Amino acid sequence: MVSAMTPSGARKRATTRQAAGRMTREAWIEAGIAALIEAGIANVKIQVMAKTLAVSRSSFYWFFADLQELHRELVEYWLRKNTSPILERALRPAPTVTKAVCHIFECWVDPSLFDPRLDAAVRSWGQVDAAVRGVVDQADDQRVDALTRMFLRYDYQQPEAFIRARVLYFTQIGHFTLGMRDDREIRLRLLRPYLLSFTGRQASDAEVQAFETWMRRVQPDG
Amino acid sequence: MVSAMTPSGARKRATTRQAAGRMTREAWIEAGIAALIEAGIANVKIQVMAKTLAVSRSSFYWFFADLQELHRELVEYWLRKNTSPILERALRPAPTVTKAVCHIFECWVDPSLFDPRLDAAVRSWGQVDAAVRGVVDQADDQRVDALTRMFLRYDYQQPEAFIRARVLYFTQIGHFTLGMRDDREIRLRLLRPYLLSFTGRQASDAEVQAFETWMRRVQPDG
DNA sequence: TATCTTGTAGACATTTGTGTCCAGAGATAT
DNA sequence: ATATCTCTGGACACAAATGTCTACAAGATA
Repeated sequence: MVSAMTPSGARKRATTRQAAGRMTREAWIEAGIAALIEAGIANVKIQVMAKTLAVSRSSFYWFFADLQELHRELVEYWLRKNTSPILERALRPAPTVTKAVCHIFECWVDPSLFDPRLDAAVRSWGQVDAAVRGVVDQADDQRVDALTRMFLRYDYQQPEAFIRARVLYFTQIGHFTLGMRDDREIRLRLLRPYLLSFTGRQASDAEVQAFETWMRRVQPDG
Repeated sequence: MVSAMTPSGARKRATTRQAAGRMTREAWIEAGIAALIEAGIANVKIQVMAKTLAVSRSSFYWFFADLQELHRELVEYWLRKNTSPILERALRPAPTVTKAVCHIFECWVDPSLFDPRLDAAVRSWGQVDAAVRGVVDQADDQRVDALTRMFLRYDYQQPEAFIRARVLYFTQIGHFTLGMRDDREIRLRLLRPYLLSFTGRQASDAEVQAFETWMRRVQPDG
């Protein structure tokens, strides 16, 4: 599933471990996140994580009562990491809608603000597990709600603001679910028409320029 | 996972079986689809399907060499069922874009044309299995391509047509991935703003009326 | 140094799932 | 009626995963 590392290489990995190379609860959570992203919740298995971490399974049970306890941590992690940046940017003041939408776009471009693969993995999990599903739904409501309020600040009336929020948000979720990976240049070329579709208004050259500059700084490579 | 049926109830189920109550390849495929939708590919298991079908595991191996062979059939089924209705409707002639988009909407409303839960389940599978991922990507390209050509027939220029196709399609995928289940009345109320968002143009009253009538016929209950 | 805390390894029991083999039941054809 | 073709059940062997228990190693602390 992962790579074929030498044992020495495995020991050198940049995980969260204590001085003496012993495990921590956090290291197991990191391994869980990695497995969740790459292979789905059904393949987050103590046995295989133990193998890739080069440690015995028993270690796991020192930190967690059982798999479920790790699962709970994974959901927690996702909530902390992926929802707040969107809410924060939806509130940020801007002179025009197009500029405001650009602020939201930052989340989809900067991986440190939002991890699309993690989001997709948790969503898949939610399709199969009712409890997770509940948490995901709640987060989605929060996000769409924040975006609706954003549109309302720019002279859209109630139903249109809500629909535009949804279209903006769902498009992005669709994007990730479909695993789209356009490179930077394509995304920049598509910026204007996306802004037009989402807001129904033309973005100014200055706004487009500003976003382009920001994007080239955050993502220097293609 | 599924229901707690009596054995007699299980035998009476409306599955594809032969006269003497023996199994068929199709009955196993149906069971596989059901399991895929409800529990994800990782839980499409011969043992559990055998139990819910009230038949021995050995029966499975008469029809299939192994699990993989069933998996291939599941992907086939999905391709046959879910992609063609969209392509067909994208080609259908219409006097205006808004009307044309209404044709596409039919797929999202009529479950016999498109099964959103199946689509979502196959997508989740694709996140974990590279081969499936390839098939899904190809189908997505076909769908977006057909929609792009649709927009091009209504005076949109190349980049805008492509983006509008994407936004329309991704919004729907997002919708399903998020498991949205608005009822009929809400969807009708949202029809106009959706059409405006997707096309940038106002739909005529006649078009909206026509769609409403069609929807009330296809989906008489809420 | 002796002891306590923290964590690891390995053995064990159990469950769940896969795939193979073969005897034979039941329908169908001759 | 009997022979043949389809399909099923049950036994077997095996693999992968979970969770428990116990001895013990290695650092921190008294």
